[in-house]
Amino acid sequence: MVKYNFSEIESKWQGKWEEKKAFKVDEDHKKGKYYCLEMFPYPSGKLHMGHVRNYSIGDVIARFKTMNGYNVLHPIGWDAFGLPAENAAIKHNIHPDIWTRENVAEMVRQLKELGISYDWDREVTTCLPDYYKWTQWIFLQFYNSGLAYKKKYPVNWCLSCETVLANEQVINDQCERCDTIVVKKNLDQWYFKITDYAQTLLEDLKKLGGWPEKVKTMQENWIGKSYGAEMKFQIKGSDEALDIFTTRPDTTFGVTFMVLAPEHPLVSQLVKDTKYEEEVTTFVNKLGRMTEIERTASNVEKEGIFIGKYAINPLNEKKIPIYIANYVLMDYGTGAIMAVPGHDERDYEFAKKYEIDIIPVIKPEDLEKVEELELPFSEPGVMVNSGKFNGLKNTVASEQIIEAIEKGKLGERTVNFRLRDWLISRQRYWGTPIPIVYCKECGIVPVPEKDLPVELPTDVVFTGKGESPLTTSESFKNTPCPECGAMAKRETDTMDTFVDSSWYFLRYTDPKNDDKIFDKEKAAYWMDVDQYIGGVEHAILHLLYARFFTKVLYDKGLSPVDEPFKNLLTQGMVLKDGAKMSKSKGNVVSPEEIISKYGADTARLFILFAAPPERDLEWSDTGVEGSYRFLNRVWRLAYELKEYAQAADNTIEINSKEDKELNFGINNTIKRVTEDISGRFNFNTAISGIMGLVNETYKYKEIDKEKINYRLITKALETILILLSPFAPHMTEELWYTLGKDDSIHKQSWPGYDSKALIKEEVEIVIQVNGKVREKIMVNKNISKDDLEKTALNNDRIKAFIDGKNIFKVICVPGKLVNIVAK
RNA sequence: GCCGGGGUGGCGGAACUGGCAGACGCACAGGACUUAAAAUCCUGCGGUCCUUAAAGACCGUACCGGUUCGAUUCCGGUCCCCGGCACCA
Repeated sequence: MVKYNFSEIESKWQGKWEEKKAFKVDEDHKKGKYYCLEMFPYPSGKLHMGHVRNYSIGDVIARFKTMNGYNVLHPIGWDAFGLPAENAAIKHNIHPDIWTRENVAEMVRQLKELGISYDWDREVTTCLPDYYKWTQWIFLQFYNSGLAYKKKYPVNWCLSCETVLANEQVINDQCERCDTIVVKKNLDQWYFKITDYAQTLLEDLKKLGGWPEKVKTMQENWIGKSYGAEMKFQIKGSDEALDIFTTRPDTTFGVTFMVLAPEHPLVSQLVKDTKYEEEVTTFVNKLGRMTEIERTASNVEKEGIFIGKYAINPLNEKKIPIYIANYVLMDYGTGAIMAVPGHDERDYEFAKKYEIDIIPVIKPEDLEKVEELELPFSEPGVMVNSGKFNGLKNTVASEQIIEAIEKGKLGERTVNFRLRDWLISRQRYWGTPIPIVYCKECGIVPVPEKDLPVELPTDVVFTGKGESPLTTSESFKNTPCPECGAMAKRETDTMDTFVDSSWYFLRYTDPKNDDKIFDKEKAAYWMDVDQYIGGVEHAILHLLYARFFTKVLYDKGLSPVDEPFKNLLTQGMVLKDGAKMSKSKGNVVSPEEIISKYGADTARLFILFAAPPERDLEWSDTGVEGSYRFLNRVWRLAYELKEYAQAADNTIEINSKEDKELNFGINNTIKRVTEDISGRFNFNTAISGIMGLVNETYKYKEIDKEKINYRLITKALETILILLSPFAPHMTEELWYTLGKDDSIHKQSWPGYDSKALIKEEVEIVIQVNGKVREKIMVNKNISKDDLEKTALNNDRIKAFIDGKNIFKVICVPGKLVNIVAK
């Protein structure tokens, strides 16, 4: 017998697939299309186990769909801009471009070594001018319709990366990338107006039936919609009014103070030339020096001061003091609140500390004395202390109060979103240049489309300090104004790399187009992505931005769809010893090591077998060996049967009991594996099903030599190979040819099952007495209910259990069980 | 606090519509083959009890309760773990 020499077999078939471009696809309107996409990687240089898991999942789906007759688009590319390349430049004095290209080459090699079925002709690389030209082009479309704008605003600044970050990239006051503390800095930066799409992004989550609930909830929380009203509170002795946002208009009669965010623009104006000015300024400066967390974490004690002014409650004309305090954020709502200590925990805490009045305005319906109400009270109830609204349910009062203030032009019903605009400027070199020129005469001038791409210069100095390295390139920085021709300055910031990855799935549909971002017809054929696969860490960042881009491009008539990803699978992490694999923990298992020891087929098989895809996977060295053992078992089975292999068509005669059992096993396994892959992506149970059939086939082989039905056992073997082929593409291909076939196993149709083979003449029936299993019997599948009941009651063992008892009831479930209730 | 997911053998996990809990694999133990080892094959493998043995009894899916002939599955309550959001007005 030939030994299972995986490394020889794998490189042989990889070579042939590459040579033939086995996975290249074009639009084919005769076939149904299927777009299978894994999140493209950052070219860090080496694949890790998370990649192996991601691409193995995608590859099984792609190969399975192909065998089911779909025209499958399965592309790969490189999210190739980003900080590590620039850090390498600073540290090792290697140009980011060279560093990145070398890494890409290395990772391409590794992906090919895994045998993933990509259409390599569609590879896209975001750092190449033929790609980022179109990223810049999109920027211009955004700019022209007011969706890209510049503003000066306090932004998140990472002290280590020395660049600004989007809100989405700040986690607990730390940089998402390097965990360094993030501080606020007032800078003039470019933004994308994602808030214009807040409502649609929220609403359309409903369309995403194929997305995990968890991801949708995370996006929903992030967008953070709340319903309420904006109200004007006139400032006493001033023409100014305070705009506030509240979700509880019903509590307006309980307002006993107002609070402004310390950065609120009215603050300095209101205290100017008053005795409060000095104290207020000191307080504001103190808070300004703190990070957001230090200032606003919910466990930080509330702190504030009175600023010497009063506002008028529009509903009852009451005079109420105005404070500034740390717990009110400029970023949310209007940056000012009406404080209702009776019904809001935060306001209550503040009022207690500074001895401000507390007036309850809602009480539980069954509570007689308001004085006994425990404050703050935030449950529904009926109105008190609220003038003409007294006695109403608070929900009703809320509506009526909104109507009243709308009528009196004191405010209006409104909604508020937590989502902020997307800050895309980065003070870095290795990113897509922002195609903007600043002219003394003409102001902000977009680079004309015909001048794209604005290419990254090579004459830059990487110091890792201060401003964007692009400022060190004279050739880049100085350019004639596209409008007046006078010398002007280029924008030297580059775009957030999340911009690059927000549209790459569209480019795959037409990756080489030099004239257009992509051909609309081609995009219409392939989009949307039928299955998207990636880590849950992108639940908010990438997946929200990509949805946003798709919607903008859809509104501009460019994208054929308004949601990019129909179905989303978020794979779990690969763990070792209970923790995520990482260099610092020293628990990394490298794919290369596994591939050289056991081969790619084993690596793929194990990683899909060890856990369902969406769950975290605990790496197990002995588990890998188990998968390797299984492949060897299949290998030996094929070689043992090879010389007996006979035509395994549909005319096989099934006679003996053993034949029937094996035939049942074959068909049942086809059914199960098909359902496990297509319906639920439960590759682990699909593989265990195939293992079961292998075990059965081995058993069948051990029966009397004369009784073996060689055509049937050949069919069992072929079925095993075909079902296994998406998981272990190299070994199954090798064995397929070994059996004398003349066409690739990957071109075979996915087998159907014969439902007749799944009907058993005899079925096992469980007999229970009072719900406990007492006996199992074999009966004819067509046995009548009455006969089944009689058989059960006459069974000797059952008789012993019901002897001397009264039978109350007999439940008969045909084909399954009989339950006798006796006392 | 709000939202989402979860809790099943020594371990990874299975049980799809309320019907045999623990498929498949790992680990472990015993055996066969071998001078020996590796590889391979066979057997056992939730707990407690009982029996010379064959067999059998009881308990068991985080915990408490409910519905049901029957609950890992449905309902109510409790505890714990993971993830997201959070002084968001």
